[in-house]
Amino acid sequence: MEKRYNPEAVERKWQEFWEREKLFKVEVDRSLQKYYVLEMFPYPSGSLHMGHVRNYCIGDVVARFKMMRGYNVIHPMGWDAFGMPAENAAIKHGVHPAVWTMRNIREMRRQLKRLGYSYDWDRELATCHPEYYRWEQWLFLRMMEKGLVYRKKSIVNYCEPCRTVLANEQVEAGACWRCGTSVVQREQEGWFFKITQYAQELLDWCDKLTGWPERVLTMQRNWIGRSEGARILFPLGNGDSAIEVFTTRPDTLYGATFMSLAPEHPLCLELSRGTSQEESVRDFVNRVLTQDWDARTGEEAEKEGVFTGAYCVNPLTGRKMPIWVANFVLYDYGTGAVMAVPAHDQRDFEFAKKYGLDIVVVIQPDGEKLSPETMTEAYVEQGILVNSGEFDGTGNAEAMKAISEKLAAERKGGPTVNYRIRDWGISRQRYWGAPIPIVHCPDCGAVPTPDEDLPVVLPTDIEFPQSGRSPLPDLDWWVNVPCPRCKKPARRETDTMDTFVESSWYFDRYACPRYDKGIIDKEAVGYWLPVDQYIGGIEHAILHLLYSRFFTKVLRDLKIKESDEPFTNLLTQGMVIKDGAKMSKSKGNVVDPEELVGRYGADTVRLFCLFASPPERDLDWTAEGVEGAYRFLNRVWNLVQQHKDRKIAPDEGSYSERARAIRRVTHRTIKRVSEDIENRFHFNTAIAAVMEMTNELMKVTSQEADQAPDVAEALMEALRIVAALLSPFVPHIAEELWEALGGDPGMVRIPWPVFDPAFLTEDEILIVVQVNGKKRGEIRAPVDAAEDLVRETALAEPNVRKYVEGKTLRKAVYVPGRILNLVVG
RNA sequence: GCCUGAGUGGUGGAAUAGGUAGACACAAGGGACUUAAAAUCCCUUGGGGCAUGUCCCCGUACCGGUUCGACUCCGGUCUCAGGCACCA
Repeated sequence: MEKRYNPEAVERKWQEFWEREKLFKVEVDRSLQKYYVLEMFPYPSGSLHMGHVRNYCIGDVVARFKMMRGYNVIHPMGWDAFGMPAENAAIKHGVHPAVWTMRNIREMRRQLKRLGYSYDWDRELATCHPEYYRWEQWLFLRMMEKGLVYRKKSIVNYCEPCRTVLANEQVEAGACWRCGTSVVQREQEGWFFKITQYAQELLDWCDKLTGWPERVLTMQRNWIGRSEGARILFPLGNGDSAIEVFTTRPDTLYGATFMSLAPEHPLCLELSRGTSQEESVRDFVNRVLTQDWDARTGEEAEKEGVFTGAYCVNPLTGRKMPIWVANFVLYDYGTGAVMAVPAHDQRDFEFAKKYGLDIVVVIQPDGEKLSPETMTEAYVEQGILVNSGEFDGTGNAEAMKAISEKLAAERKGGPTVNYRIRDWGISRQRYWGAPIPIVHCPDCGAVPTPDEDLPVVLPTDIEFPQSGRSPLPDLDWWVNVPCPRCKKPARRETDTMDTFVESSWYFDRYACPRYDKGIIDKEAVGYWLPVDQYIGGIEHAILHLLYSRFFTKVLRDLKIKESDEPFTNLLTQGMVIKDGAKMSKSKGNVVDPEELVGRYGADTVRLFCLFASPPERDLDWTAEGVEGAYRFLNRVWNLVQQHKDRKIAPDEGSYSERARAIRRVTHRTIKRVSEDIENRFHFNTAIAAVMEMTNELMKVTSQEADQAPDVAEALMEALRIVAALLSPFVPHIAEELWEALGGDPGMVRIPWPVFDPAFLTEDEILIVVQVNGKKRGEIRAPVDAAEDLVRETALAEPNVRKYVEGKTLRKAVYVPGRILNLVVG
């Protein structure tokens, strides 16, 4: 151990030691309890940012702590290596996406290693590797066989700058999740995963994911958007077809006076054809569909519509209802058609007022009489049915059920459940992604690539076009293949898969990254999965976390995996903030982890990330705070330096009060740190506890330790404990201190310290004395003092007596060992 | 508008089961060491008061309630952040 703390030397020494000893390599061992800790793998953008560092520091503490607790800990790392930045770099710098990606992985791996994380690097994987996506293609084909993959033409979200289609989950407030540009609607054919088939299960399991933050579950529940109601068929004028609607208010059916269709609905043009309305409908539909998202859905967007010229019939009243096209009806939700009940729906009310459509009140509030002429807004609350035939006088809650049942009995609809979630569109018109293993044959249609031909390797021997267009469709040698079924000339699918597909199952593959007999080794996955602790940013609350849950359920139903859910516990860490804003290049407030590690060492960076705030909150980056972390490490270093060569006298068996006090603080700290890590992941308070302990130990002078062997012994024990308790947070310096204090290297192999309750007990404790709830003094009393004695001692306190004297003691509340409250009056 | 969080010193944050509010750290101020500076160490540090104390009053966004006792529980209000947002 050098005299002065030199992080660079210490860190190099221990990183080499860990690597040489293969300290973090793990294998399946059924005699040991497994623990799977995982941080969301990074996109290899080229450099690590503070968000990554924070994420991985949190995971590393958990991993190292669990290792010391004796678990067989798997802690893997890899690369979410497909994606558009690689293509953008190709356009900008003329580098091949594969070359760019590999170079970035190399660089980021080096940066990660420099931070000393406890990864089992033998399990590293990159999703752009054919041996990875090969199994993804294989799974695609199994899902296809199960009917979980299908192809359809639909209106999709298209991002112009990214030149590709986006899934609903990837559109945030009408804009592309990646580049922020408003998406446009486009009709396009593509591949879909049938996530809707699992909507109910995904929702139900939200209640069982007790280890997940409530807000993530809420976001998922909202996204799935289950609502109960009824489907109702409204026959068209011609009598042989009908418009189906979904409504949550079947109780208001008698008040449905017209019908509204989404502009995207094919019936709009169909129904108006040949009527006098044909032209205005076409104009209206064209106008709305070419509007951008903001103009259509923004606050100031007005509700407008056009009559189609056609009518349908209210199935219960027989009323002839005009069919309108309305800009506020969503094609994506329900059936894209809405029965309009202007008296009891605010949008329908405004629409009816604007266009002079009929308003019929069918729900009357208690003790009030609504009439269409005097209403200024829709009545949406509870009430009693009127104008509703046989249902008049029924409460509307009851009527919902009754009317649904009547519809079902008459085959005009019936109760149903509707979900907001749509199927996951996975086709991307991009190059740098996993090829979809399909061949399009003019005769046989979309034909799966046979398993034995997998992987369908993404050709890398290409010139990447400056236009940004995917080179795949122009790659004749690759595209033109015989149909696997009829052998006639056919064309390969040139869309690639959404990169969220790769990240939906990578955690399974970590259990057996080199397995080549199947997608996963059931044995290994059965042992390691599910992930016990998953850690990452909240930004994936819906996207990645929902898709991964879906994949786990699919794999389970394919009998490949046993778990119902991928992640038992989820921790969503906050952002890294500097000067009040998220770190970003445009704000110019980014801090480069590399530079910091160079200046202070990895341990200081790690310590600051963990100490500045609890993981789920945002972390405010300050240069002064980093300095503080560095100072603390130096203090600990110097403290150990001061005492390390101290010889410990043999145990005398009796301890002075001084030695007992050192033991007490030591064991109290073990307790605090253990509980803070184990129960709450509150590393900031865990570190604070060690700081307090260190502050206490610094008060022990060398002279004092020289003279009292029992103090020296307690002090040496304490210093070893400090090193042990710090080791998950700042592993390099901890190893160095531990070694200097005579410990064996490789601290993740030593057991985590256990506190001895016997050392925590004190003979005398501090009891706060309150009079009428206000603190008036404190007294010392034996730990097991009876209430009477405590009360007597308290009353003897001058300051307490001042408030009690001359008054009657009405009540005394004594919380043993804590507080005595005297109520006087 | 709806949902979910969160509001505590100059700052980041602590108070785990209702029991001393402000642990730990940063910043600031003062002191020691030094020719000097840096580094290090020590002291002070929520606001106010005076009688300077084991002192008093106020104080955890705001108003009210429960309780011997509330940052903590309950009701209401406000603000901020995030998510969803014409969802029929």
